[in-house]
Amino acid sequence: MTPVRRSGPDLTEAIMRTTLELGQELGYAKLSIEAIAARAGVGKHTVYRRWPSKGALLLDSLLSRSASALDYPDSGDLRADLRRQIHEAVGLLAGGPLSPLFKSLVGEAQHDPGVAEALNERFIAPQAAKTVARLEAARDQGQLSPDFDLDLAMAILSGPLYFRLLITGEPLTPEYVDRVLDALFAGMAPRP
Amino acid sequence: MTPVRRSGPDLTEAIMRTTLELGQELGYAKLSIEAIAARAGVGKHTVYRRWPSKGALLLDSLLSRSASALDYPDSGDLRADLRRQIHEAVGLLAGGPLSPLFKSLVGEAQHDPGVAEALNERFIAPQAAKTVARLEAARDQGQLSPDFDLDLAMAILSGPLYFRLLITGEPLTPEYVDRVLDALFAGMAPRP
Amino acid sequence: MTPVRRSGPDLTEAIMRTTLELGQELGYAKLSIEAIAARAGVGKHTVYRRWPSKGALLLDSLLSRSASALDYPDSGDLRADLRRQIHEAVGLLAGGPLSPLFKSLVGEAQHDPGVAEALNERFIAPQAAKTVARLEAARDQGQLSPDFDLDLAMAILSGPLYFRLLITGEPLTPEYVDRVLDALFAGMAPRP
Amino acid sequence: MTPVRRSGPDLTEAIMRTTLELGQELGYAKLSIEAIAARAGVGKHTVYRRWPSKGALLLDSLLSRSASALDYPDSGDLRADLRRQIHEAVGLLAGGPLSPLFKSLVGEAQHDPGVAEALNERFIAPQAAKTVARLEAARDQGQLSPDFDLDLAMAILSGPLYFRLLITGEPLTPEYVDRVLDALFAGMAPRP
DNA sequence: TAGTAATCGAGACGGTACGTCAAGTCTTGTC
DNA sequence: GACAAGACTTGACGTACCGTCTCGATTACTA
Repeated sequence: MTPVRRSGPDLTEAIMRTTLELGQELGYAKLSIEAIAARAGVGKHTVYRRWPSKGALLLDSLLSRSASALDYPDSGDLRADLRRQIHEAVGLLAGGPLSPLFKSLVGEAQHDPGVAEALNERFIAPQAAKTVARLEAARDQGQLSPDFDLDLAMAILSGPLYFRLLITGEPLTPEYVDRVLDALFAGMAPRP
Repeated sequence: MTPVRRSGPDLTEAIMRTTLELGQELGYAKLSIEAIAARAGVGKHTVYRRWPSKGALLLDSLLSRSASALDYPDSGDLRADLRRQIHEAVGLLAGGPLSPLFKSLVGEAQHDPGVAEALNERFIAPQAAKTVARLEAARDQGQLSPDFDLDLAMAILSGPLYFRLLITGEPLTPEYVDRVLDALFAGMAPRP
Repeated sequence: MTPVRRSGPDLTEAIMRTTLELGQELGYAKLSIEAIAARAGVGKHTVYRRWPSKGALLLDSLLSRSASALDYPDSGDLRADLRRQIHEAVGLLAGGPLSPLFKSLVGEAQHDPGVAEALNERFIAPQAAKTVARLEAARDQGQLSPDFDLDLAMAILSGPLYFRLLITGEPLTPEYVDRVLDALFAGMAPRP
Repeated sequence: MTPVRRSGPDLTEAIMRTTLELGQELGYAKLSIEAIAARAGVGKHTVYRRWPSKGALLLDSLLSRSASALDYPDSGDLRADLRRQIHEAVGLLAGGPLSPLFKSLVGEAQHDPGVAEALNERFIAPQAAKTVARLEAARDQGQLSPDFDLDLAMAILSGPLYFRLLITGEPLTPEYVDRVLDALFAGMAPRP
């Protein structure tokens, strides 16, 4: 039994993997850096050297698994593209096994400004920017009323979904996503 | 020196008051039942007898200060009524000194199902129900398109606001509220 | 279901019975007045009205079961009488189910002067006095050397037994009692 | 202000010292690990890491102060040697400022088997063994009757002393020690 | 016989301490 | 110099009892 001596990026990766593993088992509240370090076979120092808090560590760990969802298609059909992208995001945040951790991370952001900022900069804002960019492309092609506020459109799209996810806890079904899309398009459609 | 012996409702009220006081000073994360009990001059048991967790205690404490915001006016002018009610809620949750605590409570709800449920049943759901009821009244008077989904309308109204409050952290200005209302009414208006 | 209302001596008796019951189940350390009151179906006040401490309550409870052992026979045969009496006491304190409680009570007496005094006055001293009295009777009949210190004899008899009981924990067998008696009589016998 | 970081044996020693200090001030019953840790400027964990219970801690603390009393002289004069050794022990256990703590420790041993065993193995048994060894040496030199049970002799010597110390509370004077010794030697003397 | 006092059960109360857990810092020795 | 291991102080957890204290029933004695 050789106690493998690892270093650098390997360790970082291993710690994040362990964080997600343990996080899924215990839930965010019972997750501790102590336990993560122990399970990963790593000194606590090695964790603290890399991340300043449990929230920051979880954020990195989650994002390392979600890079894929950031791609945005442009098939020419705006509605289909939005739909597809949202479903992908919903599947990740609301459906998959990491959903509780993601929700807890948003929770943590409520009292940890560092986490809030990082979460915004590295996940929320890029996603929003891409949605807005896709909407702009559509508007430039005359598919949307030219005077509709596209930032607002993005908020009307995202808001109700996060509202369900974080507040009412109602399920985020595909039907619900479609209903939101319907309502949004009804308001955004170019007036003849 | 008479060590005043308090009981029942007095104590409950005093503990909740202390909770908000200390919560504002320290923030939710550093708030502890230990400290609350000490500051309130009360045994820890006396707190635990009443509330199962820090979150539950904070929820009660906050709600005891927010009963007022629940009233909903019906002046005949739907838009004005919605506007007024939302501004009142926003002032409470996003502007006032209790705003950070309220946000943290929503955060806590992400990993404490008990808090989530109570928050929903006692604050979110009643507010939503009143909004929907107001919308129904308007629809029955022909002010709204009869086939518009009013639950969805409520979500489109609340969603973007909570999105800003909890996720992006952008300010919840009156202008923003108006923009959301505009977009909503554009979609809900009866088609000629 | 009539919640029987008891009073006075009945209650006192019932509480002591419960004390011994629970004490045997839990051991002295884990025994609490709280639990005794609950098990006896009695308010805590009702216990505190009667006894000032757990030790005092246990002392009374134990003595109420040990009155019998106090009798001392005088059959004319000193050695046989001592033997019989000691065996009876040993059976009670070192063998029976109450032995651990009795030992704990002596333990309690080490830091509770009230218990120490009561234990002495109501149990130890009377027993010792009777032993000494029996020895005096024997001496007056010429069975013992007239110049032997009878208080010391009593201590040489009791000491080694309590030493085993409380300190070394070795078993208090009949053989051991006999050995002590032999040694004592060797020293006390009248010199021809 | 350098918050001196101590470690290992230093800490162990400091905690034991504090234990005796506080124990003398408060008495065993009111002594708490909480208070010891606080007074020693140490985390509670640091105490619990070393000792499983208050009793175990006190035992170690007391023994660390009593190593001296264990030596046994052999001057050739058995009686004088016994006398000297017993007086030393009595001075420590019954006279000095640690006497109440020692008595309480014996009390604790009555309901904590771990303490009982450790007390026996580390204090009582070694002392007894040395006494017996000294007696054996004397017997081998013909100073004692060859058929006298030396374990019993030790018990007859110790028993009455502990009996006074723990049970009757009468003072352990030098005269009393001498009386016990006289009686013992009367029984142990070789028969002509 | 009515009124009053004592006693009861129940359990809330302010405390103190328990023994556990994790936080974040620091030290030690290995690779 | 990075690492594992883990000791350290700190502080909070949630629990258990302590001994005191109300609170309404009963119950029994007194007027």
